[in-house]
Amino acid sequence: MTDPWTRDLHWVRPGQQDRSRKTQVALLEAAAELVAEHGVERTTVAAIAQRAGASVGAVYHHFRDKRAIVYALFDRYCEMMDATVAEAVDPARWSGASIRDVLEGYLAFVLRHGDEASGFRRAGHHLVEVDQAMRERSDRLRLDLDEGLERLLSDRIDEIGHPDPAFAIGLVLDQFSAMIRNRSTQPAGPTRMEKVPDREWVTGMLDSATAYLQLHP
Amino acid sequence: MTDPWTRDLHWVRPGQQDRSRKTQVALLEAAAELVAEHGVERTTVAAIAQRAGASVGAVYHHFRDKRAIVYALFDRYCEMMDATVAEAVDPARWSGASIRDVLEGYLAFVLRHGDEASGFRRAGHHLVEVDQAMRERSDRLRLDLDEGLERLLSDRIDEIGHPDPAFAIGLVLDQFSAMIRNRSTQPAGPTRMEKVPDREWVTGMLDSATAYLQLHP
DNA sequence: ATTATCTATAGATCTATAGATAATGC
DNA sequence: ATTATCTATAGATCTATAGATAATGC
Repeated sequence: MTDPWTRDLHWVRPGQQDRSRKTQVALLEAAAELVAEHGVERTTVAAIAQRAGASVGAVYHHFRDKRAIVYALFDRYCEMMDATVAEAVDPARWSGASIRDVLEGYLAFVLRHGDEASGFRRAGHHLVEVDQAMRERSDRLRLDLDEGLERLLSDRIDEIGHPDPAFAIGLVLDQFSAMIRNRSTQPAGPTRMEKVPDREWVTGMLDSATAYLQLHP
Repeated sequence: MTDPWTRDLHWVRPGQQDRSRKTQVALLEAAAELVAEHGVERTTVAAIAQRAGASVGAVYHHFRDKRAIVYALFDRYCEMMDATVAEAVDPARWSGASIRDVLEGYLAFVLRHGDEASGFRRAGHHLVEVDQAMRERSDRLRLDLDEGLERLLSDRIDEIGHPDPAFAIGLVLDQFSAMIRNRSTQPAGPTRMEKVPDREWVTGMLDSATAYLQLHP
């Protein structure tokens, strides 16, 4: 029987005892917290073990190496988000809604999920620079959300008065992603809107999109 | 005579020979390149020395420690940007210009300086998380640009039809910063606009601002 | 009997220094 | 005579492993 470690470098040992599964969960949880706080490179294997109440040896029983831990974290994050995103952009969910409704729902969605995702994103950011497959998966996740959203808007193209609706939709969606990124997950520094409450910020964003797209009511 | 190293931990030894100054410039140049490529933590002192054609010992003759090198890089970047920003938002430069002109100039400015700054920004990003003083300096640089811009727009408030001009200006400037960040310095992933040429992207941004601010021509 | 964990440590990597050697400019 | 540089290495830190010990469930 081939050693599973040699088959897949990202392998995570499937536990065969309850004890094992509990330890693995604790290790991943500890790793997620530490990586969110300090980033991948400044998180040591010893620190992960300690926070999980385990030993360094236990870590290497469960994961091939340090990188495999981060892969596992990223995987977990992607799977969670895949499901959430698919549900959020389901057309059935939005029947009868206007473009403004859809955009408002989008903002509410990301403001809700942004905080819990920021730690994973930070882990992902490191990973994604190194590993091609991870970058592709990260991009795909983002694209799924964006394409779903684009489809919802394109289905409502007759609300749009802008002469080039496809271009205008693209610009607005990029504006939304960029603004969301700055507000919740990865702020780049102080912004003028940071003291404005969510409600007014959302209204401003929607007004801006409404004006540029020239939505008729 | 007090040892300068103990007075200021960020100290950079002032060279007294031509040879020394040349080495220091080469070291900083090498450090800037390596940090831009790999980030601070993955850049080793040995690699900096090698790329500069010097030895590890030479590095420590010029800088107290590794951190001091990064401080020096960041300092150099901030000083360069301070001067450039001050010139760019000088009201005299923009007399007779409309809001749309000012915003267009802003976009041209950052698109031009964004690329060369991205390496420093990356170095700064690491630093800024660790060091309070550096964070403040980084924030101040950004604020200087933003406040200068805000002043230019506020001076032209009569062009704005939006019922709350101050709020609208804030939102538009945040949108611009966020979009610029995604386009040039720190993209977060694929965007819809990335294949659109600069000219059309600029037009889109200006149209969006014009519509939201309700600028009268 | 098998699976999981722990302790102790080898090996790799990197920062920083000590001491010897070379270049500079008065 | 002073300043700058180099070589070699001590010391710190971290990853990963080896071998001993403990827990699990048939």
